[in-house]
Amino acid sequence: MNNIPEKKIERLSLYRRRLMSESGSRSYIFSHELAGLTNSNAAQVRRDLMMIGYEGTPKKGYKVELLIKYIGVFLDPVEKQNVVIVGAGNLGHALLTFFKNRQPKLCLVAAFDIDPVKIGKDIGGTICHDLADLPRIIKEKNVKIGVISSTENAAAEIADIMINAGIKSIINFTCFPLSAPKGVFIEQIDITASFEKAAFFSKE
Amino acid sequence: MNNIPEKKIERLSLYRRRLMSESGSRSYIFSHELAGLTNSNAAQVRRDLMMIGYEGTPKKGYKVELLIKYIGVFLDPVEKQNVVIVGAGNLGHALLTFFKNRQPKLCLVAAFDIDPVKIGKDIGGTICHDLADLPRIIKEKNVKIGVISSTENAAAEIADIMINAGIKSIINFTCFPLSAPKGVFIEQIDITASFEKAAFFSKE
DNA sequence: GCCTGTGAAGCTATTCACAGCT
DNA sequence: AGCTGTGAATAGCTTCACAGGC
Repeated sequence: MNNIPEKKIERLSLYRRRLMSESGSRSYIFSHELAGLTNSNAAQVRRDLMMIGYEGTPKKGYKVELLIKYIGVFLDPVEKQNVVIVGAGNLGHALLTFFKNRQPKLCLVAAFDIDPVKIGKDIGGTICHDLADLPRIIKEKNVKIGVISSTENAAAEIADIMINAGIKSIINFTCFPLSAPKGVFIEQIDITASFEKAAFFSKE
Repeated sequence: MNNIPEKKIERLSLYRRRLMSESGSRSYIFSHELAGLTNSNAAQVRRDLMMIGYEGTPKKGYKVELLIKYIGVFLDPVEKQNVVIVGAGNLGHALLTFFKNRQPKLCLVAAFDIDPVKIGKDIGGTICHDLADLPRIIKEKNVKIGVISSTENAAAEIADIMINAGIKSIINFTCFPLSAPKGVFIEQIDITASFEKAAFFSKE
């Protein structure tokens, strides 16, 4: 993508969530403590925080509340981002409800499917639309993030539609490996590969 | 874990799935073609295949059917592996059905939850048991792979139970970062982090 | 000529280790 | 004394580039 590595972003996201759990019980935290909470190590934590420009104080460590804020300034979009999900099967349904509870800065505006039985219905609090309306709604609502939880063989076509309509980030739960032009971010979550990995490593 | 890198395993898993799609229409494939199908590059593909000990022939490339077999010998467990899922909420449900259709070498033997409403019910073709029975069933059925799709705060405890009962690989869909003793593999699928990454990179 | 297999180079990410601060 | 910030070292991964084979 660009020069900021994905892994650092993932870790920052995790740091913030652990910090939020801690924020009730303490006001300062050391790099080695945060490392302990996130299965990382102190040097890694310090490097990551260095990147976002927050400085701790030696001896006292990092101020929890302030660090959460700094991570937010770095990570979060300035205003709420709209999101669409394509594919309202079992996984899509799970994602729809997952979303409703937990993402303060992301707003799920529509789901899509090709199944006439689902179109028009409310699924986990979101209306399911006809896939044909995808480009129009992306443009109307200025959607920048798209989730694909359809069948594998539809993924490439859906991604094309999304990208042409202006989407900048795609989270693809399909095992079809999408490629994207510069400036579009693809997050591939390949559950099948994860299971095969688990099977492989369980052999010892 | 050990000296075989996870990324290579993921790619091999993907190669195999692409090869299986191709196997109807061609009998040989070049490294650059397989790379094209998997968003990789030719050198990477050749290196990965080198590791599993399959040799192609210059000019003709790799024999598709045979390569699929070799990847299978390398990746797959010798006999079917039993799997359990803990947490039968929306995501758990989606995983249960995902499973039933697609994993030939993995056999889902039981689901678990603490919700009395779910216990005893059939969810997507699998019986949901009381969490209290988890260690017994893991041992009885010699389960080596566990999936955690519970709430975040239960994850650590469930992982402990699993590991003590003999599970060797855990796929954790909770955003709580599990740590594991040597010899136990943890696959962390942090959907929240993925969404935060998508949001971050959609800013450009 | 056009492929594979692979040593070597290049690049990225992580960890070490220590100066400097409080 | 015990922390942070960070240059330097290390480790790990990817890509280059070319010898060797069909």
